Amino acid sequence: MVRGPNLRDVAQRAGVSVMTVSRFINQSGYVNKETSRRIANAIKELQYRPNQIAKSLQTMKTGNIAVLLGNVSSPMSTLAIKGIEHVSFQKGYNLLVCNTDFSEEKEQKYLDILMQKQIDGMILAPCSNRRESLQEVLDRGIPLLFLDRRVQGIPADYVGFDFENDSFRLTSHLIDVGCKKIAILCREADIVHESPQLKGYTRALESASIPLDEKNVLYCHSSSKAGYEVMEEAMKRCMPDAVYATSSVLAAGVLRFFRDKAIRIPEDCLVASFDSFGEYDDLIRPNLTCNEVPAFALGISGAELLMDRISGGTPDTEPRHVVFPGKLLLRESTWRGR
Amino acid sequence: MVRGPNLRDVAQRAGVSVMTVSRFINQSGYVNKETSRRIANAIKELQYRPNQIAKSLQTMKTGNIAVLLGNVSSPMSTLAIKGIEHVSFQKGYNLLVCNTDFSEEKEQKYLDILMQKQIDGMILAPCSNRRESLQEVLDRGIPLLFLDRRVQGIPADYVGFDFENDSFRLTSHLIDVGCKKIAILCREADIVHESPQLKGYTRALESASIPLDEKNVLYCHSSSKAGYEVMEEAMKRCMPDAVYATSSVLAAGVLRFFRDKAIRIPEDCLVASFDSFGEYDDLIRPNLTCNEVPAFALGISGAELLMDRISGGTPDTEPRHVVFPGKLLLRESTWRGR
DNA sequence: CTGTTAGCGCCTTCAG
DNA sequence: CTGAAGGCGCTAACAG
Repeated sequence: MVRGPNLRDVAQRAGVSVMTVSRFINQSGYVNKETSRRIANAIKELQYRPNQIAKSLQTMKTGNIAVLLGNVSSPMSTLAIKGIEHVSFQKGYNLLVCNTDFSEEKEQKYLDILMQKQIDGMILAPCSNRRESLQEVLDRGIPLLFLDRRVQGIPADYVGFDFENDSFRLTSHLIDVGCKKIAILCREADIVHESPQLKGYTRALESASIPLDEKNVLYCHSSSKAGYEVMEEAMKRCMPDAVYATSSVLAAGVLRFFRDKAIRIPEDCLVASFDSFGEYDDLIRPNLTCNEVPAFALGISGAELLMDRISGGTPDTEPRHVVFPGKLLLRESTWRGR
Repeated sequence: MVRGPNLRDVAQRAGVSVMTVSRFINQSGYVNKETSRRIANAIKELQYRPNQIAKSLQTMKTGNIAVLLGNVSSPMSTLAIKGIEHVSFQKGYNLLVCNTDFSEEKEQKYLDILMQKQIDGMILAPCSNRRESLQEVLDRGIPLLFLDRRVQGIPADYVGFDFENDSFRLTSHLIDVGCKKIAILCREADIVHESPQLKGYTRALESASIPLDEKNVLYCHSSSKAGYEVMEEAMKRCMPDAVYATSSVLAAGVLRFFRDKAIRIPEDCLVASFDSFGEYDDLIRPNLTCNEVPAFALGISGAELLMDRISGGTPDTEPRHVVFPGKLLLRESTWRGR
């Protein structure tokens, strides 16, 4: 709103030219000791602050990076964001946090706006397969990093969990303890990415020669409420041995539904979740068998990869993929022992 | 990085002047139907996108608002952020999310950077009492809204919970069920704000003619780990009847400590938390007696107040304060019945 | 309805 | 070591 002092004001006050002040501030080029002192004074007296907007117009760098996630308040997202923020702040970047709601439309809208705002880098958990907008990001030379999911055909760095293998392991565990009818609860949003968790699940069934029953593959919007409702619907038809939720948000819905219907875990039905509930996971009952995945580390690592690209540390090399395997936690929700 | 087409390119291609294109895009002023068509074509062919930076330099508006919180991954923060994002997106604003770590230094650093970046508004949960930087925010005409906490002497809007009253009610409940030695666990960060929760606690003790024992007032950094450690330390001295954590983050530490030491809740000691664990609160065991506070609504409301200020809806009126009372949930962690 | 002029605040380039 | 000129992409304020 209000105009602050600018370089010219400082220059006048210090009795030098604008350029000298600019050099002083950015430490580019030599400035006489005495002149420096006068400039420093003028800056302090006027409470001068450089105008980052004007600087950005010139340099084409904003010092902002964007993070687009499906649900910024999910247990995993919040930890990832915190990791990303940690690295960004340290490197002098600010974070534009965007919640796509797993909506392709909202994602596109955000991409559009962000292109206009000239971000220096982007971390994206895509919820669509459209390549156009992303290609434009790359064309503009904006470093892009996929987190959690990726879009085929877009050469960009990637950090994620070991979805398929961890899912295979988890499903195998359910099979090992005697389950035959294992319902898997997937996000609709993952359909476009051919859910790697579903692949791991399928592979595990195959390994155990259990035929895949399409009726056990459930899809719903990524919310606890939707998980609840789709379980309600599915349970009307038949009761599975076990329910495997591909995310803790969905697992919450399952737990609530079971609680409301007095379905006992694990006596009546086992429950497992692909990932944990994050920071408060250990306090939740029943304790879910799940993969403990390092979401904070994922954020850190992702941000570091991105920073590296931004600073031109590794220009034009092949996209790098970093996968964080989870740790399988076997807990009461799948204990068959009585 | 890469320069895209600009207004001049579009203008040339459409055979008109730069200003006409500008008018067309911003829908300011009249543009001939036929001319409009040609411009629209040119824009499409060139894949033109307005440069928000340049626009900002001119208009002094960036379309960005900043949110500074102590811990962006706390259950309450994530919900508030989601609410804020919801409103901001709708109104065409982007969100710069800043995690201050409850550090005055980091907060100051962020304020400094944000001043240079020219945000259109700021939502702040302050963790210091320094007025200088905030006065500068106001002086620059940047709408400021305090969330959760506020700084004395800075006239700005505020949204928060009903800390003192809800705290009074919660403490009174603990007294009602027979507790005499009630330990209260506060954030160090709240010292500068004269923790309203502590005030409510003190008032409740007074009402019941229970003398305040300084040894029952515990302070620690706002993290679950710190809560754990300070409990460990305090318990060495004496065992209270009840522990009242002023935030769920601290309550988590208490729960973990009690679990590790096999201290039973509520048989050996009652536990209560000022606020809930947010989205997954109902799944946590033991279920904590706490205030259910509407964090999402807080975010919505805060963002709306801010938007209103930004758009000049209510210029220069008195600061507005909106307080959201919580709903007291009496749960197993304070049931004395056997 | 359209164009011209003059910046927004800063940095790059080239002369001193 | 310092300064002057020019422009980044856009828009406000006037002219036509």
